[in-house]
Amino acid sequence: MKTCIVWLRQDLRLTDNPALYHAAQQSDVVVPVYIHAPEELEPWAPGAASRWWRHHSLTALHDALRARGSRLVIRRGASRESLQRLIRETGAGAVYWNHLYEPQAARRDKHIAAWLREQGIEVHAYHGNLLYPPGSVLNKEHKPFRVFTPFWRACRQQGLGDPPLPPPESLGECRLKSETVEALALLPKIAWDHGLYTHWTPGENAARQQLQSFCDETLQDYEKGRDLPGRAGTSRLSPHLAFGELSPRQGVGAVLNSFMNNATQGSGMDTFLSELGWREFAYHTLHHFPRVTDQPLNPRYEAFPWRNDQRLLQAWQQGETGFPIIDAGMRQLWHTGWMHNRVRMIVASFLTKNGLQPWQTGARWFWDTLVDADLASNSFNWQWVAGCGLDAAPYFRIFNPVRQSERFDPNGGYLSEWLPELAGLPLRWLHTPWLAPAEIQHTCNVRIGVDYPAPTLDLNNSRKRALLLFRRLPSTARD
DNA sequence: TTTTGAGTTGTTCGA
DNA sequence: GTCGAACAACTCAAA
Repeated sequence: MKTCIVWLRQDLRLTDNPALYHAAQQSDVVVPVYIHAPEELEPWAPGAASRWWRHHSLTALHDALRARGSRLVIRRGASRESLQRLIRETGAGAVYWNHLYEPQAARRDKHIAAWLREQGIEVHAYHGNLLYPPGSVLNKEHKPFRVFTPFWRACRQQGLGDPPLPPPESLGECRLKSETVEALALLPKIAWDHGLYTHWTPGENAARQQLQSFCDETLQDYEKGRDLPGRAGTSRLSPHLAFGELSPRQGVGAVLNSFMNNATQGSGMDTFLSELGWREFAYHTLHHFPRVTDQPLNPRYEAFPWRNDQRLLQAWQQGETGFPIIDAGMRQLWHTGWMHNRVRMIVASFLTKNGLQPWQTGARWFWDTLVDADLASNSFNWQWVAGCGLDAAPYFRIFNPVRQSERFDPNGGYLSEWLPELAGLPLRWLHTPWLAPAEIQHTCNVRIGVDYPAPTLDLNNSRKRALLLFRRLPSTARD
C-alpha cells in the first residue's frame, strides 16, 4: 500500500487540483491535510474577512471529501513538525502540494521541501493556481516584464494551457485524527459577519455555480458592464480564485466554452481573460520582486512625503468622508467583504492622492477587510494606483470622485443602496450633497454635517497639492 | 543597431 | 457642447 500526503493551502478544491490529482494517480491512499499555522505568514497573516471565508471553505472541502469516502485532516501548529508527525502516523513516502508565491510561504515551503527530501520523502509541487509559472514569462533580455501588454502578449503566445484536470478518482480511506474546523477559531468573536453570509457562499460547488452563471448571464456584456458598480456586471469570482476553490484554468475553460457555443462575443471573453492576465502579472511580479508588498517598486517613491492623518484615515475606513462614491464603496467593503473594482480604484486614488496617505495603509485595510484578499493582487494594485508600481497610473491621473460617480453611477443606484441616509435627496444633488441648498437639505432631511458628513477635504486643492508633490519627486538612478 | 511608437481604468483647461 | 493638449518618464517590441 502506497500512502501519500496532499498538503492543501490556497487550493481548496477537488477539480483541477494537480497536487491532488497526481497524488491519487500515484498512490493507493491519499491523506488530504490542512495545517493551520498563520504565524508563519507574518507580517501578512490572513485578515478577519478571509478567516471567515476560510472557515466555510474548509468546511465545504471537508464535506466534499467525506462524500468520496475520505476526509480532510486538520492540524494546528508549525507546518514542518505537523508534516513530520503525519508522516510518522501514516507511513507516507511522498508529499504533494501546489506552489504558493507569497514570500514568507514560498521561503517556508522551500525549506520544508529540502528537509523532506533529506528524510527520503518525495516532494511533488505544481503550479496549479496560475496559468503560467512565475519565471517562465520573460522578455528578450530574460528579465521580468514591467509593462502589462507585452507581458500578456508573451503569455498568450504560449497558449492558454491544458484543459482543467478532473477530480481524483479514488482517494482511499483515511481514519487519522483531526481537529475540527471550529477549533481553528477562524470566525469572528463579535458577530459582524451577517453581511458576508447574505452576499457569499464559499466553497467549490458555489464557485463553479458562480462561474457558470457568470458565463451565462454576465460575460456577454462584461466589457462595459463591469465598470458600473450599481450593476452585477463583474464576475464576483475573486474570493473563489483567492482560496483556490476555482483555478484560473477552469475560468479560461468556461469562457472559451461559452465563446465556442456562440453565447458570448469575443470582446467579453478577451476582457475577462486579460483580467486573469493581470492576476498572473501580479503573481509574477510578487515572485520577481517580493518587496512589492511593503516597498515601492519605483525607488523614487521612497522619498515621497506621505502624511499620517488618523482622522482622515478613519473617515475613509468608516465610509464617512462626505463623498458619496467613496463612502458607498467603503461601506460595501465593510458590510460584504468586497468592493466593486472601479470603486476600489476611486477610493484608493482618494486616499493616496487627495489624502496623501501611504498606499501601504490602504493596502493593510483592504487586506483585513476583503474576502478576496490576495497578497499579490492587493500589493500590485495599490502600487499601481499610487503610481509607484509596474505599468502604473501616471502621477497626474487622479480620480475625481464626483466625475467618476456621475459617469459610472449615473442613476445613483449604487449610492442609494449603500447610503440610505441620502435616500430623500434628488438625483441632481446625490453625487454632491454638500452643494444642495439649505432648504433642499432641510426638506429632504439630509442636513450636511448632521445627517451626512461634510466633505473631509477640498477636492480641487488636494488635487493641486498632490500634483505639485508628485511632480517634484526627485529622480534617482534606476536600480 | 537605432529609432519610433504605444502603453487598462483620468482630469482640467482653453480653443 | 466637443476636442485636443498638457500633465513625465520609462519599458518593450517592431520597424
